[in-house]
Amino acid sequence: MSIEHYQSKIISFYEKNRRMPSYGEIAVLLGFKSKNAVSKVVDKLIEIGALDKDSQGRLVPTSVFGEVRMLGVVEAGIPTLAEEAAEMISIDQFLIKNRDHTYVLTVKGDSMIDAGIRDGDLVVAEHGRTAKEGDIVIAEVDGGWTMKYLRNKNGTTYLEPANKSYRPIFAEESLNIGAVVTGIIRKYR
Amino acid sequence: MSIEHYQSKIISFYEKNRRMPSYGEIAVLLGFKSKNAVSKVVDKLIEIGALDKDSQGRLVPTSVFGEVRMLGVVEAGIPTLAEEAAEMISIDQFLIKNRDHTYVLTVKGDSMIDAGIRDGDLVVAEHGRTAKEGDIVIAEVDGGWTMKYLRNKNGTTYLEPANKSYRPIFAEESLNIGAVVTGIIRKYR
DNA sequence: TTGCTAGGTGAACGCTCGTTCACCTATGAT
DNA sequence: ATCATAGGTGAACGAGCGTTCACCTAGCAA
Repeated sequence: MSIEHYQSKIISFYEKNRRMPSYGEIAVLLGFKSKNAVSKVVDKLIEIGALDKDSQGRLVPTSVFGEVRMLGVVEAGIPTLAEEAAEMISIDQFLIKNRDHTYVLTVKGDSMIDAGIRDGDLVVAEHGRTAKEGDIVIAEVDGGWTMKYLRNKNGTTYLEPANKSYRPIFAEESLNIGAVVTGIIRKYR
Repeated sequence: MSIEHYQSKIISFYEKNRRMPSYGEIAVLLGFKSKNAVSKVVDKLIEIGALDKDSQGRLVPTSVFGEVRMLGVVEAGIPTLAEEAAEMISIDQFLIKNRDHTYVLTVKGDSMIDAGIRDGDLVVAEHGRTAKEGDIVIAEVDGGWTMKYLRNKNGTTYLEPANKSYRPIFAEESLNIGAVVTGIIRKYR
């Protein structure tokens, strides 16, 4: 079995169990009968940078699952294998500040299309944050939920779609801000 | 110090070090001098579901960092604390299939604005995947990199912007597909 | 054919782990 | 005034950890 295969088995364990396997567990994982074999394999994996040990000498994955190479700008294109020195980011950490108050919702309809938010997109929304004029908010207006721009003109608060074929919404009875949209996620295919 | 505070200190350690702290490390973290105190606190945290132990009796976080409540549709609004039974998703796992071949790039310009991709957005692009007609691709055309729709008409492959003020691009010399765009990420504020 | 090496076994080692004793306070209820 | 209890200390424990022995073996080079 190749050494890359070894790494992916160990990382799979980490992703599944949220911790690194012990040497004994690695032995089972890779089909060894001795921890010494594991020790040698792990040393080699560390040498090639496929795994790490932290300052306490404990095994940790090189990068968090989900971290991705972050490159500059589209114009720069895709780097070759030779010149990879890109910064790594975690999309989760990038988008989510306060996990306990953050929700993901699916967008329905085209009322925010001019803001670049399309039917089927996911919106990341943070609950319990103060909404400012111009924020995209998820709000309850007269009993129904919707996502729109929050506007304020002459002391009147109302909701404005990002689509010329829709009209601004003025609440007749109630307007409650449920959450402020902090991010958009779209997946192709 | 409150028990929630204890949890967040432990989870912070996990996020930073990619592993759970040992009881000794937790003692330092929380300012205890005895591991017994840690043992009691951890038991309580497990009881309230703030932490977990796996089948081997090892400490693991309840949910992976970055997982977020996934709700139905914008129309449904934000759930109250009482009726929370939402599915959890990891944005990373949702967007990224093959981490080794995935890159994140920053979008410059407005040439894809009608596809809902705006200046400053991040695009998730997968390298080494076969591009189909209609895919959004990052391509090198006559020496410069750009992101456009991949089109094919009468056997001629060309790039088409999603903005009426731009013209389709036909390669004079070379057209190399660098990566296929698999997702979009936008962050507000 | 011989000897070296990479890659494995199995046992033993000390160390650190999480657990569990007995015990020590403050604090608040009775 | 007293007592129970929540929440801490400090020491001791066995278990399992990662490491490191000596040793085995197949494959390749000389």
